[in-house]
Amino acid sequence: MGDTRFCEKNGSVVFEAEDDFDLKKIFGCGQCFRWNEEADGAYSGVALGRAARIRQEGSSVSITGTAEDFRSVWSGYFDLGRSYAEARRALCTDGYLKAASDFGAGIRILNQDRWETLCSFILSQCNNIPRIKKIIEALCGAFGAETELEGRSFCTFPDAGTVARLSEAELAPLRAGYRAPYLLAAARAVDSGALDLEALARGDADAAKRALTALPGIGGKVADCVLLFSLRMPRAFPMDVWIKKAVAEHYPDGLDPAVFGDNAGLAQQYMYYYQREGGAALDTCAAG
DNA sequence: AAACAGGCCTAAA
DNA sequence: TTTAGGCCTGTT
Repeated sequence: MGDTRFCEKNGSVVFEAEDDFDLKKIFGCGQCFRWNEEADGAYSGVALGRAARIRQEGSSVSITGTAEDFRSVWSGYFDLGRSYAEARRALCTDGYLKAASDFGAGIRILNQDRWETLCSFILSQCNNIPRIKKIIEALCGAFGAETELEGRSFCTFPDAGTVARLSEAELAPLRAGYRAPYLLAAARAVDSGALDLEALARGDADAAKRALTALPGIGGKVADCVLLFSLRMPRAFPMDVWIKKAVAEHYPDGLDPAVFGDNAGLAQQYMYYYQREGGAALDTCAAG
């Protein structure tokens, strides 16, 4: 899908997804927090500074915005230049991974705003998804910029400079708990230039991970999420509790993500999604 | 009511 | 190098 063809009409861009593309899975596999499903099945949210509404019907996808928005923003955001179907085939290295990647077919790894991703995963630690989303929305609502789409109001994610100049007292209403000082420290590091996320994206993964974990409240898992979801480092393999569970169940002798090469991060997404959603689906089948 | 939630930090072996 | 306990807060 490197040169995805599309057409623009009525303020939206419509394209045919020839490669893996399933909005429900893309937004539901835990990599992002600001897209919400609406009553009609479309998703609305804010990413990379702009609000959008996205709808998928079969392989047809429409995104609000101009052709220029699509080319310069959404195409990269949805990683349309990479063939996920091909990556998925390469990941059929064992029965478990084949099942997980079949189940997760349609997932794509988003290329998200680096600063937003850093904040989001700082806030994610030892927390559940509804609450993570709530805190992020509160942060955006209080300190982001208001923007409008189809008559509705949305808020962008506040930039690092804005957050850097906040006090802990101003952050208190977010109820982020012990994560708040971590957020401030990250904001101040980015704002001062001590942490240059753009530069990290141009360097190697080990250096990026070292720089990130040097900050307070950022350990290996959060750093790997930043690498994978915003620095375009596809070999990053965030080890969270779900993945640890999956590894314990299916790889009793351990698992070295390096065997997956550039598909490691994607393998992690399939495993995560399968571990969280696959069991429930099977239970439902068994019960019904 | 007590435990737990997509970790991280510190102290102690 | 690995392990245990504490941490803000909200939910079950």
